[in-house]
Amino acid sequence: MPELPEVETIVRNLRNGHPREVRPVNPPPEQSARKVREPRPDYETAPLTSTSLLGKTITEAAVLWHRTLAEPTPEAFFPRIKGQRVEDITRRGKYLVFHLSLDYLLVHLRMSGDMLVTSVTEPLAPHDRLTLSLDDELRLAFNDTRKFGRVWLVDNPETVTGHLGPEPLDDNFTTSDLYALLTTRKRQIKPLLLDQTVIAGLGNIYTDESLHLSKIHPRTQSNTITQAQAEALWRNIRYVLAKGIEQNGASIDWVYRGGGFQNYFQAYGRTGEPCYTCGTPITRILVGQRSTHFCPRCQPPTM
DNA sequence: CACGAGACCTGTTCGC
DNA sequence: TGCGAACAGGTCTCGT
Repeated sequence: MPELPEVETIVRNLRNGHPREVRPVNPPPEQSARKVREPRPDYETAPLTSTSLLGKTITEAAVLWHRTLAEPTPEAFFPRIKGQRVEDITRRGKYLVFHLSLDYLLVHLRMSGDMLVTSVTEPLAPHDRLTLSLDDELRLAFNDTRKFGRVWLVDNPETVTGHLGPEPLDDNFTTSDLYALLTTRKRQIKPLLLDQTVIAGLGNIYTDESLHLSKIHPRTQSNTITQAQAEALWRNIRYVLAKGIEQNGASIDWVYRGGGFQNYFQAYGRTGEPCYTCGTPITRILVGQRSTHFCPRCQPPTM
């Protein structure tokens, strides 16, 4: 679920101590706001705090669902993490990276994960899978309904993130880098963009939005992309990711409240609704087993 | 190498 | 209203 902008938002909140605010956003003109539901009851007992975790020391740890902890073993986890201080919190692709005194704690949220900061005096939320207690009675909980998420405690973060492709928002990620990534492979472009070893951070939403803005059909063979198309795609990938971050991510259903990017969707989730450019209904197809939304007129298949 | 199917999980929404 | 099917922001592994 969470893609690069959602992970970046969570990282910034944990690092800077700003709660994700649930506030109205200004929908772009002539675009209808998408529904955002009320918070789920279990979240109401788990209020977000505005406290930064930087400088806090870990005093307790609990693994509530054993498969959540990828490394090390649950028995080795607490003795090793106990007493380590949170020096920094960063992001690599869709991974959260906690820089501790001696080790790195990496978290991947997969489809339904979230990081909740509460007081240790609060009851656990229904889907808390791993919790850390820190100074000042703080609790950091990895909450993950579907149990797909994973946590690693390692001395070298590269052992977990080493397989990832470049960061699309990096200054040194250029349009010719993207062109090379596409043309040196012969794959459908959408699954290629979703492949984290090729480029890190894109998921289903931001891929559909990028391809739509770039007027590229999601099944286009990557090696047939022109230089001009690659340039447009490079610009639009960076645009939607930056816009997503600016909007604190996208909030759909009950996940990631506070985001506003759902109000800017042009393709994702708009099946049957008119394309903002040409009025043709947005179509949903399956590409690489993923739900894919596009405009059949603006994004024609390349023959 | 590229791609599809199935697995991993729980919860909500859809369609009859 | 009820109930099973379909679907969900991700990734991994296996077989062709």
